Formats: sequence, structure tokens, C-alpha cells
Amino acid sequence: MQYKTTIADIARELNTTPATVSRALSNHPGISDQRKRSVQLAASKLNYKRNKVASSLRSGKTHLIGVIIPSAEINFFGSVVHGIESIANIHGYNVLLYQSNENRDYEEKGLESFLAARVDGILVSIAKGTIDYSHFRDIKKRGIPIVLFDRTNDDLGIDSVVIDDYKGAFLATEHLLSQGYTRIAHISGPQHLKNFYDRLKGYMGALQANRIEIDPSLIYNGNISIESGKQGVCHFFNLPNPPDAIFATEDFTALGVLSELKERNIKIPDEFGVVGFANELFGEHITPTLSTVDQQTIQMGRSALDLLVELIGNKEIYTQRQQKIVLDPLLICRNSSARTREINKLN
Amino acid sequence: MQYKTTIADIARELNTTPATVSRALSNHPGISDQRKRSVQLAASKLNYKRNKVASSLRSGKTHLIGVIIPSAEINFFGSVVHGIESIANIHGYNVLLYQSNENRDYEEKGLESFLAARVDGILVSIAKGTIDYSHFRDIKKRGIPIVLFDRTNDDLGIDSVVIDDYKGAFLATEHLLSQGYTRIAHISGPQHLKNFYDRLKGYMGALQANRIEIDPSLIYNGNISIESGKQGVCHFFNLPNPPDAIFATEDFTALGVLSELKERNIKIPDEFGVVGFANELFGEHITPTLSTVDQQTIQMGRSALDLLVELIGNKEIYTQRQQKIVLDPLLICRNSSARTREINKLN
DNA sequence: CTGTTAGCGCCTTCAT
DNA sequence: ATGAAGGCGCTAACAG
Repeated sequence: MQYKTTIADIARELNTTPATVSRALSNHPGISDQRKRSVQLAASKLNYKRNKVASSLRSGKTHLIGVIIPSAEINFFGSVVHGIESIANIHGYNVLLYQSNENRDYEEKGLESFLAARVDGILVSIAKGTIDYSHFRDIKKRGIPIVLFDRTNDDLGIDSVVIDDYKGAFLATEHLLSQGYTRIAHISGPQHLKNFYDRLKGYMGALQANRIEIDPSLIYNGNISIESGKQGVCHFFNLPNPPDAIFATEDFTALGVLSELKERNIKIPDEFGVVGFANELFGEHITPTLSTVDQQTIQMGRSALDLLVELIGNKEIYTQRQQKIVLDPLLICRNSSARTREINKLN
Repeated sequence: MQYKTTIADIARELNTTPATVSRALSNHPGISDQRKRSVQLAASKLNYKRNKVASSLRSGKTHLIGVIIPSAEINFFGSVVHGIESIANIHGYNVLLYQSNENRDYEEKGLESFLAARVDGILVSIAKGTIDYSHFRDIKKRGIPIVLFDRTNDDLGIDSVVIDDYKGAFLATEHLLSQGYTRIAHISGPQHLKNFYDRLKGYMGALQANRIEIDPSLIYNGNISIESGKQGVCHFFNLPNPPDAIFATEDFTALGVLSELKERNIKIPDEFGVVGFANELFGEHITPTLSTVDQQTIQMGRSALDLLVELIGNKEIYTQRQQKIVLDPLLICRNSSARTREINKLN
């Protein structure tokens, strides 16, 4: 019942040889058109489907791309995977998906199963729990094409695609300044993750660029949660001189900020401005709608895949240079920070 | 550089034969422990990694599961895939991901590429654009294990996993009644999709079970959007006798409802109750928090995979019966409908 | 307990 | 334009 039909079956049917059938099916030059047609016909009559496994074994190419993400449940990664799969498909690659669950051991297991599956290339967004990177070094040493995205590590000599967190934070902070807010605070995220570190730097950079002194009391160390947004607000309002705007390191923190501000009957955006980071889905549905920075998820997936395909097709360049693609973040102004009339109109 | 090491290399290293090495590596009974240890050692020394491609060709099992979803960008599917991949992994399967983009042609292409890849089994959530199901009949005829989830079709004789939309709608509607709302309206979704059809039926069923006459003017035909939620509210408030609660067929519609009600300064939940469906992420972050029905996404993924693994392991049952797993939806009461004190406390 | 042999389905020289 | 033959790496049946 199953597939069973092989090129040998077709060859027998047509009184020819497997070699000829193989050539006809791959549209080889030097096979008569008539042959090709008759082979096609017999193939579909017999429900033939090329056995990729055998083909891969022979050719050494599986046309598989292994993708490791922390979790498919996280919107951001779903979105990136969407971008990856769409383009992979166009290039004739299939996507093998693996979740690390933010755990280094799973991440390593994923890489190993990709090795066993003989994938043509690998895309990874590194797990939070990864401190020791030897498994990536191993891949690199084996010369298997690999590209990191979003959660990366520059010391491995592996190509990567990220968005410019510094710039995103810079834009967000400058936007608040442009809206006339004067004391701008920041609620940060875990600093051992480069993304959040860079956002803090971007915030500071924007202040410095505008000759505003950085006030350490206006930087609250959060942990990427609604709760830490609320706590940040409480902390800031206990200060002798509280801020009038907050740039939160990501949208859930910003959500907590909004919620605590509403609790305190503070008018947004008139009295207080808020900007988040990530452009989570809920941002445009809450009240007020949340200004934020878009991370270009789909584009990230596409770029990562394009880069990987380039590596696969041209392994010589693999060891020659480390390429790093930095995508531009996109500031999205919504009601939580749009104090001026013009911008309000835009939304 | 690449993988290259084969069992033959290990055999040569140890002055034995590939067969012995193969057996040692798969922990075959009837191989001395000493052999096993020496083989393990040599294998890791030579950076050996089993070539799954060759192994698959020989054994006929790829340990691959093909999964087709409309889009990884949609939260719901990301979540289901999370459930699928986690469990697949435990069973020793890898997940091949494919997106139909709600398009029948892509869906068929996905199935074909799965056939070519010789996956051991297939999971599909059917695309919106699929009207002709011949590609699924083909898979079924070939006897390849397949299970549908969420977007299913009962006429194909294919096993499936869904949640009970009727029951979810029933629960939501009864919940509103229990909160003392008396005229309950419904904003529906496209009726050619079974899920939304069933939710309408569930709404009607709950009313009938409580001997409440169904008033057709209280059923507004929406199209799954924030906009249609707003329009529904406008429609209802133009009635001579408007409702005091709405069960919306999904959360975005409910969001539109909330937003329009707030616009009209209607107090929620005191004057008006709202329940959505899907338990989208934003529901617990908006004001008021949105009551909704959870679709058990992760459980759905797990069940679908468990069922598939069962089919793979026992192909005889494949043709004998059509199994349909119906998961229980979970009512989530939040502030948009929690009028009584007790329930308010829970949240 | 281990070695020998053969073949999974395909593709690719080499030969005709 | 087509055939013949061998091998990708692994495993399983059959010996010993």
C-alpha cells in the first residue's frame, strides 16, 4: 500500500533502466522528450514519489534546515519561524524544528539530532540558560553552516542576524524627548543578556546625545515582567524628583507600568509617557495603545535564512569572515507617548 | 572536516567489522560489554555521529513527523506546535514544519514534500482555503498515519483532535446567565468554518437549556475582527430592547465589543457582561480583563501527537476505526463578566 | 559473541 | 540517447 514504487518499477514498466528513469525525472539534458513524457506518465500512474532519503544518502544533501528556538509558544519566535519557513520553502529546503525550552542541554541535544539528520544548515536563537558555548564551537569546527539570530554570541565567530537594540532604545528615548518629556526613566532587563544590555546603553546614549545627565536613580533593574513594571513605577514615585516618562525594556514591563500609572490616576500621555519594546500583539489593543519598537521578526527570519543559504552554497566563505546582519528597529508611536497633536492624528 | 566518520572507520580502528560496531552502538544484546565500551570510546574519539539518512533508508523509518499549520505567526498554532514538538521529542521523533498560509495549494505541496521525505506520520490543521480534500484522501489511501487537529473534516475518515466548541460556547453563555445577565447576544464568525458554526449552536443550546427563547435580532454576523465587535454593539444598541451581555465568538471581536462599550460609558461588568473565546494573550492585560474560553492548545498538540504515535505503532487500527478526541474547553472568568462578589475575588 | 553478505533507492561515472 | 555497475552508510539475516 505505502509508497513502494521505485524508479526500478517505472523502468520495468517501460522496458528501460533505472538510470534512464532517474535522468528523465530530473530533467537531464540528453534524454529524449518522448522518454521524459512517457516516464512522467508512468510515474504518476504508479503514484511514484521520489525517495528523498535514498536521494540524500547518495547525494550528501538533505535539503533540510535545522532551526532551534527557545519555544514556539513565544510569539516572537513563531513569527521569526514564519519568516524562515516561508523562504526556506522557496529555496527548496524543509525546516526541522527543535525547541530548547531555554535550556542548554536541550539545545545541545537539538544540535546533535541535527548532526545525525545531516541537515544542510542550522539556525539557532540561543537559550537563556546557555553559558557554556562548547556545543556551538563543535558545530563550527565541523564546518556545518550555521547562523545565529536574535540571541547571539559574537565571540564564537558565527554569522548572525540581530536587530539593533541599541538603536531601538535610542529611538524610543529620543522619541520621548521629542514629545517634550524631560525626566526619562528606564526599567531594564537582565543584563547578562546582550539585548537588554544594549537597550540600556541605547537609552543612556540618547540622553547623552541630548546632553542630559544620566541619573542612576532613574534606572530600575527589572526582570521582564508585568510585576517589575509596576515595581519600577513605585520605585520612581518614591523619589524626591520623579520622572515624567519611562522607556521600558520590553512590552510586558511597559504593560505593568501603564497599569500602575492608571492605578495612580496619572494621565497618559499628557502627564506621563511610556514606550515599550517588542511590538507584542496586545500593544495596539490596550488602553492607551502602547508605543513600542518593532523587532522586524519576519525580516529577521528571512535574512537569517538567506544568509544560511549563502553559506551552504559557498562553504569557502564560511571560514573567511564573520558576517553580522543588523536590522533596523522600527519605532511605533501610539497613544501612550504621543503627546503632540500631529502624532496623535497618525494613530 | 565534515562528519565523514562512519562505522567502517570505527571498525577499522578496532580491527573488527561494521556489523559489530553497529550492534554495539545500538546496544544490541549479545555484544560483550567490553566491546561496547571500546566502540563507544572510539566513536567519540572519532567524532562519530550516526547517519540517520542511511539508517532511515535501511530501516524504512525516518522518525520524522510532518506538521502542517496555516501559519507559525498565529499564536494559537505556535502554541499547539509547542505541545507537539515537546512530546515528539520524548518519543524520539523530529518535527518537520510546513506552513500552508491558509492556501490549499501550499497544503498539498506540504503533503507531497512529506511523502518524499518519507515521514513516519503527519499532523495537519486544515487551511481556510481548502474546499477540495482530495490531497488528504490520497494520504489516507496510501495508508500513511495522519491526524487532523483543530481545523478538521469528519468526512475524510481521518482521526482528529479538536476542542468542543459547542461546549465552550455553552459554558460561556451559561456563565453569563449565572451572573444574572438576562438578554444575552452573540456575535458570530464565518459559518462555513465548523468551529464558529458550533459556537453559535452552543450559544443557542445554552439559551434553550435555560428555556430562553432565541431572539434572531440578538445574533449578529461578524467576521472575526475588532471592527465587527464594535459594529455588533452598535447594531444591538439600535434595537428597541438591547441585550445586557454579549458572547463573542472570539477574543478580538470581544475586544471590539469592550472598546465600543467603553466609548458609550457603559459599566462593565455591572451593566453589561462580555465573554470572548480563545484566551488570547492580551485578554488578561486589558481593562477590564476579558473573560474567555481557553482552547487547551498545548494539550491539543500533545493529544494529536500521542494519537499519531499510536497509529504509527499499530497500523492495523488505522483503517479500523475513526477516532476523534474532543478536548474540554476551559471557561476563564475575568472581570468583563464577573458580576458576583465571589467570582470577582477569584481574580 | 562476532564476521559475512546483501540490499534499502537513488545517482553518477563510464561505456556504448 | 541509453545501459551497466558500483556505492552512499547502515542494518539484518545468516552463518559460524
